[in-house]
Amino acid sequence: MLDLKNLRDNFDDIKKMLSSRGYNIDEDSFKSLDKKRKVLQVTVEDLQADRKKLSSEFGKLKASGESVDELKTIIDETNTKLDENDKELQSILKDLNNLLLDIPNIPDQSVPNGRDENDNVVIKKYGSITSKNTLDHLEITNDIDTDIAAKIAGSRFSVLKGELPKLQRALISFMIDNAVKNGYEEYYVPFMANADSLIGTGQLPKFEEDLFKANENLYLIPTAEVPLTNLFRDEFVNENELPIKVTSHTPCFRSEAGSYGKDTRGLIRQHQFEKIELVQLTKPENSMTCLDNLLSNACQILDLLELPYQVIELCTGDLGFSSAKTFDIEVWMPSQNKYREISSCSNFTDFQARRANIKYKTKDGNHFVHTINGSGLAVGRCLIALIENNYDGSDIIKIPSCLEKYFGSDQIKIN
RNA sequence: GGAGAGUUGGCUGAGUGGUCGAAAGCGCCUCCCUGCUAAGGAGGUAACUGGGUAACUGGUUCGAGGGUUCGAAUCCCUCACUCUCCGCCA
Repeated sequence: MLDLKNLRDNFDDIKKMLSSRGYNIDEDSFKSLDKKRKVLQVTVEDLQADRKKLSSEFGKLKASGESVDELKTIIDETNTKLDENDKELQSILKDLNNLLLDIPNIPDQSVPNGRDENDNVVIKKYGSITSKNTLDHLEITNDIDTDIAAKIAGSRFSVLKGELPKLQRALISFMIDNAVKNGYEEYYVPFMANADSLIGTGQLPKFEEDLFKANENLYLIPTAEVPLTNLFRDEFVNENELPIKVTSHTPCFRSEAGSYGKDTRGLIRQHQFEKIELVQLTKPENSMTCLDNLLSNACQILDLLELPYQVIELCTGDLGFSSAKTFDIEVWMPSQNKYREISSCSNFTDFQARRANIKYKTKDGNHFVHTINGSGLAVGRCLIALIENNYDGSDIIKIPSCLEKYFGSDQIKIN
């Protein structure tokens, strides 16, 4: 959520910055709503002040035993006027708030200008592509079974068998341990979240169709970003504890509405997948440095797994709703002969903190923290990258040395 | 599922329908004392938001939403959540 005051004061600048990411703010409706708001609010507050004074006079008169009839008439009139104006004000405030909840974050100055994903900028490529494999993960192993998962649940689910469940656990443990080494505190969190939490991190109200709804007020989490960030919702955090770094492994649930026909094969796009999430709360002045730090924490996983990848910076037009700046990490997928997203690391500046009301106190007042998060990493995609990049072409998948102590072997032999 | 208790500032916790945004304590800030630290003393310290160039000055908020009333933290109703006990259960 943007700062309303800031939007009012710097409307033209903000409008311009938002249009760089493809969002056109409705200038007429915003300005006319805010104008009405101002008039009504002043009226209502004046009437409230009147009522306060009159009521206390009423009390005094009554206490001294004098007649209150005349005063009561005046009060009744005031109250009637107040009711009328207040109703109108409330409805305008609601509209204004809905309009505000709908506006995406302002891109950081440093974000390259662009229209869509084609204008994203490759920052750096890491590792060398050595795999000559062209088979995809379903062709390499039979232990990823999407047919049987379809029987249990439907499309976009999978069952892992053989050595793969263990390999997935190994990846999870390895990633969490690595995050902890990098100073993140591990949490176990609910896999469902209420509407307030999802509004806090920006999934609601705009993107409800992307979520699985469990009941009236509970949704399955699409990422651990939701519970981890909402640990701090409506809290003041200690200034001297910043940056706060937290992590969690959770399954993630996404309805993938709107992606029909896209990535239908294999593990690449599932309704349910495992992910390790990294979240930082920082002071505003440090948030870009912290984003770099978080990005390097995520990259380190792929370095250690010895998988080739590239880091790209999203252009203004491809930024997510809540993000001011985003780097995607893309891992090499031999079967697709291209890089695919495996992590998205973003600085949300105060956008989420404002929605979730996460602040810290200093001598000169209260400030919203900045929030930064990213995957460290998406486990399902990591699993298939590992399988496809490390397949020797006949019957062996090599396990990188960093996983050996978790997996207990340096290879998987395919039956 | 049954029975009961509760939800008040950064935290703990008082609170009589008007003088309550709210006692007290903790914490925090400023100052005094002190060679330093600790202790002690004085004062200050809720959030959100409007108007105003400013000085300043309004309003809202005691879990949420309704209601009663001239006036609600306080009375009534509904809901959410938390806790305790009993039952059931991984």
